[in-house]
Amino acid sequence: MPELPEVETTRRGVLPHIKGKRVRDVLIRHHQLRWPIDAQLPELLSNKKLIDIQRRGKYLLFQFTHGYLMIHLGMSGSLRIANPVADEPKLHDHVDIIFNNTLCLRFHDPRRFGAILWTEEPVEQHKLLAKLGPEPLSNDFDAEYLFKASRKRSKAVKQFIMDSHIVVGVGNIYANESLFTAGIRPTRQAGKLTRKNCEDWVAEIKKVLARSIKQGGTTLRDFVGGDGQPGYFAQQLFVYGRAGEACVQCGTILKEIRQGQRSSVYCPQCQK
DNA sequence: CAAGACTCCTGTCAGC
DNA sequence: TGCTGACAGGAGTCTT
Repeated sequence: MPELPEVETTRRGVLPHIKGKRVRDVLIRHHQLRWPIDAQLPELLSNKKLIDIQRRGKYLLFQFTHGYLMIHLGMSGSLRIANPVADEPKLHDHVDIIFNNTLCLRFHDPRRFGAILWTEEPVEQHKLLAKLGPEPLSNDFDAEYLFKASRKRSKAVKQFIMDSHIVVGVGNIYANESLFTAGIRPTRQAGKLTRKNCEDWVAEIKKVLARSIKQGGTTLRDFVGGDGQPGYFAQQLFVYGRAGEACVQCGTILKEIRQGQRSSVYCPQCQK
């Protein structure tokens, strides 16, 4: 379940192995992801040089000489660097992008909620990116922004913050965790957040994401030959997955509720 | 416009 | 033990 830190870790992990290389071949074993992979992708990418990899929200943007390959990992996707000859593709290894240094970028995604799209338009204007909210770690995401954006919104704060048009990259885990450390109950209406709430929450979101990216960085070496799963298992979680257990701050039993289709866990004592 | 439902998919696990 | 059904969950799209 890659969240923003995992996506960023992936970006940093694969980039040094393929930056500046040209695409020699593209092997598609399974076209059907969230949207079907363009059957022309091998021709479109052929001999194109990878300039850089950027990230926007949870989208990885592979910048080639003419165009961008946009990859989203969905719920269960991962990318790793592999040797296309020596490393036997495993179940759900759907795509290999083979570079001229004999390494390949291998896309793995059991649930196939991921996406691989080619675009030649200015990437920030792409339909899927144009209306996204600010990056959570950028200066554009601050208390003032959150306060203004939340005015007159009746949605629960938990669902509000997970809307990528408000801010990108805050998935279920980090929404739960940041609400706990900011002392805000997930069911609170967004419009009822105080300025102080916004200050606290923005700070906590940045803190938890930055810490997670830092921890993800420790697993970078595993990208070559390893399973490539950075995982937030190293992340210390206060509430996510701990329903029924004691709050680490006050000992109250953590409560689990459902908002939308997502589970929220919170401390009824610490979060108001 | 905002909000909620629905949808894609498979590994995992509870219940029988 | 093996089957069945519920569930998780990002985010685009559709409906209200």
